[in-house]
Amino acid sequence: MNDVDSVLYSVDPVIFTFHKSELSVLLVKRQIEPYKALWGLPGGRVDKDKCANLAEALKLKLKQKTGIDQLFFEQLETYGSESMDPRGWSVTTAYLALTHEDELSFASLKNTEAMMWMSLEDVEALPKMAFWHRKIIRDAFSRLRDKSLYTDLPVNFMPEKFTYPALKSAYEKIIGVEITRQGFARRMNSANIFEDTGEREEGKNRPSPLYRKSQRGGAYVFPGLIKGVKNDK
Amino acid sequence: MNDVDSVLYSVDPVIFTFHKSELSVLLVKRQIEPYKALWGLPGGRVDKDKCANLAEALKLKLKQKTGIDQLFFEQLETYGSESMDPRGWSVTTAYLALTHEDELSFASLKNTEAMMWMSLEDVEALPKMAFWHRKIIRDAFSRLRDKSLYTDLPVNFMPEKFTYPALKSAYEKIIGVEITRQGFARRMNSANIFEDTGEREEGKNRPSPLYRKSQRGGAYVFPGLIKGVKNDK
DNA sequence: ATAATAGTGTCTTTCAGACATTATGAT
DNA sequence: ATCATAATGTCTGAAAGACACTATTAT
Repeated sequence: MNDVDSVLYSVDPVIFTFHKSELSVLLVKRQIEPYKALWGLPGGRVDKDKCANLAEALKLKLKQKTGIDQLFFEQLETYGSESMDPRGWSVTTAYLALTHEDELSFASLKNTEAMMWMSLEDVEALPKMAFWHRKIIRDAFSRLRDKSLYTDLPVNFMPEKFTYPALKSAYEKIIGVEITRQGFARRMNSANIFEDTGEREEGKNRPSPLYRKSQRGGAYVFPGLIKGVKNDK
Repeated sequence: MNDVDSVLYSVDPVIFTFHKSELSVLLVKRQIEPYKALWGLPGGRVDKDKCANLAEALKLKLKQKTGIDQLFFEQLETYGSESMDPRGWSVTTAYLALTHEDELSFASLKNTEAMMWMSLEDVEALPKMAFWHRKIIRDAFSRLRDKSLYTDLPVNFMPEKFTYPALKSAYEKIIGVEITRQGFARRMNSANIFEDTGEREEGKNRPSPLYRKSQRGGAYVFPGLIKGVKNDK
């Protein structure tokens, strides 16, 4: 391989979840230079011997860092620059990944890196992050917010069975506006992408039905955007 | 630089234009191995000495291949695999670029590679293409079609001054359905992104006004999708 | 005058927001 | 019985499709 034709390359997943009701990102504290001791994304080099393609490389990375083999992800954007990494011209492909916190147990981790869920608010408050990871996280959040206005992307934050109020709350926290309960239910029902499990949630008052995403696979695109913004009294 | 940490890397623009009224892609016939003598995208390695980042690398590539320095582009997707390039694990970042054919003159090209505009139909008819370029072109077209349903992306195919019928025709060829003349004009007018130059096109019958995109910069997102499909009688 | 195409206005449909009313389950 | 929340149905508004009718220019 020729130096002229190659670049330092890595993949960087931005893994979002709701941790303590706050939209949060999985970060690791770097143990080595460059950017040692700073927080960054749980990415890294592609293990070319074990991975036949980029998607496999990302899956391996997710498995290594979180212990889960199945979690939703999609490619976000590729960043490349001579200044991003002090070791030279480098390129990184960022991915947006979503999971329910329960699916991930830190106990299953085999490495010893310091890891944590950090809320987006706390990420913004960090004085410095590794590489371009702050920008990448912002871009990932923008993508998540934009696509949540017209797709069912936020169901990927839910466990297998979930209630409409739980999903609605995820939508609201992502897009930053409130949705009426009735309008939300109508939007979801008319999409025909969920099935009622027949079960009900536990707790007080009238319980919500537990739904499940019926057809595995593709993202659903709603006919219109979520526009509105008013609170249900 | 360590071989373990780096990969073969390139950028590949998919440059669309309307050539002889057909949506077409700029292709070059490869002069060297691998895939010698096959048609492929006009991409290549990043010149790390001349480019500080990926966008610059892409601009340089576009300038070298087409002779234009300003043309619209956006990042499409990054592809990586051990099998894409016989020389080893490689990664390429594809870009979607749009231009009006007039802006590009083959005469301005300094290199000697065989180049041509090939219609998408002819691309599909090719028995074989270099690398994963056929898949990349298909993905680029999908992105173009999808985004044309809710953005003003197709104005990037227009020269500076253009008529609504010309723009409408571009939309129709991209999305594959017809739009009513009146609905199209209403959609464009209500977006408030074009200004009437006061000039009229030349030709027969009642001439159309020539419009110009008023604010340079961002892509416009329409409030709703183009859905419908019926011909104006 | 005629043909071709541009511009205007109205009706319908779809879908989201608002909101009132009814239903259900925990206490 | 009361309260909280879920379900249902109606009204409004925005925006796209359909289409009739008028306006303008070349021939």
